[in-house]
Amino acid sequence: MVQVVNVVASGALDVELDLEVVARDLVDIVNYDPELYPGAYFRFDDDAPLITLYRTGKYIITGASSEAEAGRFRNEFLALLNRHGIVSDADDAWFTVQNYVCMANMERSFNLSALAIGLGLEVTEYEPEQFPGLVYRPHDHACVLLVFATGKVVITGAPEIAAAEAAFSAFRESIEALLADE
DNA sequence: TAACTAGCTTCTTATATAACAATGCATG
DNA sequence: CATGCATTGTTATATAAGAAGCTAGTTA
Repeated sequence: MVQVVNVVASGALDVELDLEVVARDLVDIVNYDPELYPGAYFRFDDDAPLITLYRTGKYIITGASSEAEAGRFRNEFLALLNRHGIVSDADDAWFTVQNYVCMANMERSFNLSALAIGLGLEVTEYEPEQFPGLVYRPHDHACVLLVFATGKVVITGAPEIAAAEAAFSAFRESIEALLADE
């Protein structure tokens, strides 16, 4: 099974915002430095997900560990903007999860050089001097898998959890097929 | 020369390596 | 008291995605 460790979602509010004003009204939770980056950062707690709001009303949520958590923070974010008269309920346009970052464990170790050949050099990248993980981009899946010698796997780029699970299942079957060949 | 495109900035998260800095402790 | 080794800690490396804005390069 794959475990979700990070969710990236984005949404839009149908209003143009003056981020200088928003940052001034919500000093305690907003961090805005237009010289550094055009987005205003909202953080409700030290280890809570980060919400980045833009001038156009679009925003992104990063660091949630489930879709439900991303949704809860979105609600809290909208309620806060409502209370301060920055937006109204009618301004809420859309909201979608864009990327699930998941973790899985094969419970066995790998020789990554051999694995790169087994999976196919055209779908793998393995340069241990640059990065210790093997990058696997299967043709039939939208996800990218990072495979480590310890057997741990990171699956990223999935727009839905099911896509990450399917990619991991397929990876597992490829491993079994490779073992059967020997 | 204008318009367009591409690539970088910011952030999050798991994963694992090396290289580095800084500190702790022991021995000469 | 100073030097050496060990341990701990931080940073870099790579992956995906969204967003706006800047720059650099290409093309008409």
